[in-house]
Order: sequence, then structure tokens, then C-alpha cells
Amino acid sequence: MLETRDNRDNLDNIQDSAPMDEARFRMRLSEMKAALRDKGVVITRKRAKILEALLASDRHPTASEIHESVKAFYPGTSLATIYNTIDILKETGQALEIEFSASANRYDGRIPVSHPHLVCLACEKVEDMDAAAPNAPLELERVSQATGYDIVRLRTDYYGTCPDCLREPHADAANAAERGFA
Amino acid sequence: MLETRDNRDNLDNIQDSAPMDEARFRMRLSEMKAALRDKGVVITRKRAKILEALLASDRHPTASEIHESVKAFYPGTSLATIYNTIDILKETGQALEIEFSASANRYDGRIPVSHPHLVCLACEKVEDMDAAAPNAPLELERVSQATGYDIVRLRTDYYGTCPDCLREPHADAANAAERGFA
DNA sequence: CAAGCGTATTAGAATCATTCTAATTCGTTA
DNA sequence: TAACGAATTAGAATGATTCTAATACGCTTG
Repeated sequence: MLETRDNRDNLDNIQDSAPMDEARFRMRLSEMKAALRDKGVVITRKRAKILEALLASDRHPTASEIHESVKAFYPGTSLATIYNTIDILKETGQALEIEFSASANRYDGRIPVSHPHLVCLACEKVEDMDAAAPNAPLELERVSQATGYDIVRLRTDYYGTCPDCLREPHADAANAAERGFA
Repeated sequence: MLETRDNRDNLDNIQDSAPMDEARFRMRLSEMKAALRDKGVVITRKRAKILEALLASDRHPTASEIHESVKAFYPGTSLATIYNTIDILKETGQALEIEFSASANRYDGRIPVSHPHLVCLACEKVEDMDAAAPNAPLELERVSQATGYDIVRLRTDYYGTCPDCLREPHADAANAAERGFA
């Protein structure tokens, strides 16, 4: 362990995450369901929709965005159910919470382990920066050793303005609907 | 620009931030005051105390921790004044906000530019990881170029349990009073 | 099909950090 | 001393999240 890694030259790989193709979507979805069932959690129809909404959005949805999405199918759904399900996903390691105090938290069910994000301060979307993940600045174990902390998670987020918002200064959070091929 | 940097071998430098010595404290304090005056902001006695409380704490205080600290000198002080002053500090680039949604935000007036933090999930303190700053994983400009974003800030935080809390499982936020040589 | 049990779901209240508001006070300068 | 703008205040408003206590649902067993 503690292997040395050279960070040069792997920047060419950086790219924001592409929309998930349907095959990957289905695979990840059953992965999540399986993980929940393993813990004895019942996959109700509402919960299934919540998982789908989480995966279908390519902007890392908030609890309330998921809520809107689910209500299109099950109008009576309560926000509490969304939070409840998200909690289970977090506990089982199936979703990553990306905390924001200024606005609502966002959730990543596609890549539930820590990885860099691109956060647009204009439209508030959050994109994955997939390729940079292996670039993780300093590995957890190494920082643990160096600091005496028991490090369990690394958060790396880049804040700025996304290309869309750079082009159209007034593009706001509204143009960020779900895609939803589920 | 876009110079290549090798990230190997500079891990030996990692260390959490030491308490600020008095000389550095005074220097940074007048730096902050000067920056505010430049913007036409009046440095009232209360505001001076707020700056001092921000600098004196080595755990990156919350607004309400600063409030407590200031109330020891000016009992009538309102929380709104704390937030008000923090806002000015943020606007003038004199303090960095470290957002947490689960609990209150914390503020860094010592090193107001983006740098890695060590966050203890047990006692909630936030320490600077000074030496790792030059290690910044991927420079802002480089990520900007690679992604098309206009990146303005990088957040890098390591979450875990600090050495103190590892030793005493029940050390809580209470044992984190201000030092206060101001 | 009916009864019973545990989980899921609900509406609404509670919490907590933060922001807002409108009124008051302070500091400075004339 | 008067007057103006900035600073400060208490308390209300906001908004995300969590809590609570009651109800509904889904499944199993008789």
C-alpha cells in the first residue's frame, strides 16, 4: 500500500459525465434494488420510482426534485418518503450526499462513492468529473497516516459557471428537467 | 501557464494547522481591517471583536460560536450582526465559508483562499491542511480548459475522526472553546 | 377470504441555520 | 447641535430537513 502515483498527464481524460445510456441505467438500477433487498428493505413501487428519478437525472437531483418527479406517477407521495428512502440509500452506500447549505442537498446514485464534482453556481447543477477520480489528490490512507485522522471520505468539488450558463447568462435552474426514459 | 506539477513526494509536508502565534494573529488582523476599510466599511468595536473571534479560534468557528465569543465582551450583540459582518468578509475575500448542511457553516479567516480541510465528524472541528495546499489536485485553469467551465473555486475536504476523538470516543464539540489571546 | 403483524407512508408540526424587515441607535461630519 | 448614512437590533420569515403519531399497505398464516 501507500503506492506512489504520478498525477501528471492524466488530465486529458477529464470530462463531465455523459447522460447514462439505457443499458447502464438498468444495470445500476437493479444493482441498487439488490443492495436494498439484501438489507431487508422492501422495494415498493414508490421506492422504485425514487431510485429511477435519482438515476435518470443527470444533474444530481435534490430531494424535492425527486419528489416532483415521483409525484408525476404517484401524486399523493410525501416528501418524507423521499427523505426516508434517501436515508436508506445513504446507509447502504448506494447514494452519495452532496451537501450544500445555501440550497438543498443533492444526491448521486450513479457513482455513490466519493469523486470530484463540477458545481455550476449559476444553474446549480452538479456534474461528475468521472475521469478525474483516479486522480484523487491524496489517497485517504496516506492522509490518515500523515495527519493521525481516520479519514473515511474525500470531497473534491470545483465551483464555477458551466458552459451553458456562460453562453446564456440567464439560463436558470428551470431548464434542468428530468430526462426520464425509465 | 498550464505548467505541469508532479504531486509525488510532497506528502511529508502534510500537517494540520498549528495555533496561530500572536505575531501572525496581529498581522492578519490588521490585514483584514485594512481590506475592509479599503471598501469603506467602518470597523466598529463589535466588528473588531468579530474579526478577533474568527482568527482566535483554531477550529473554524460557526456564526453562533463567534456570537458567543463576542457576547462575552458586548452582551447585547445580535446574531444578525455576526452574519452581516461575515457577509462583508466573504464579499471582500477576507473569509472563506465552509458549507455544511447537516450543521452550521464554518468560517476561515486565517487562510481565506481555498485549501484542503480536515473535518472531524465526531467533534465537528475543521482544521486546515496547510502544506497540502500547493498540492491542489488539478489547478483551476486546467480544469476550466478541460471542462469548458469557468472554475473559480476548489473545495477539498477530508472527512474522518480526529486523533483526539479517536482516543476519547466521547470528546464532543464542548471541549472546543476559544483560546483568545486577543 | 380474514386476521394479524410489521413496514411504509402520510400530513403536519418541530427544528435550526440563515435571511429579511423595519425600527432604532451610533458615528461622523457640517 | 443637527443631520445623514451606516450599523445594529429584535423578531419574524424562510426553507431544508427531521420528527411524530396516526393510518394504510402488503404479506403471511389460519
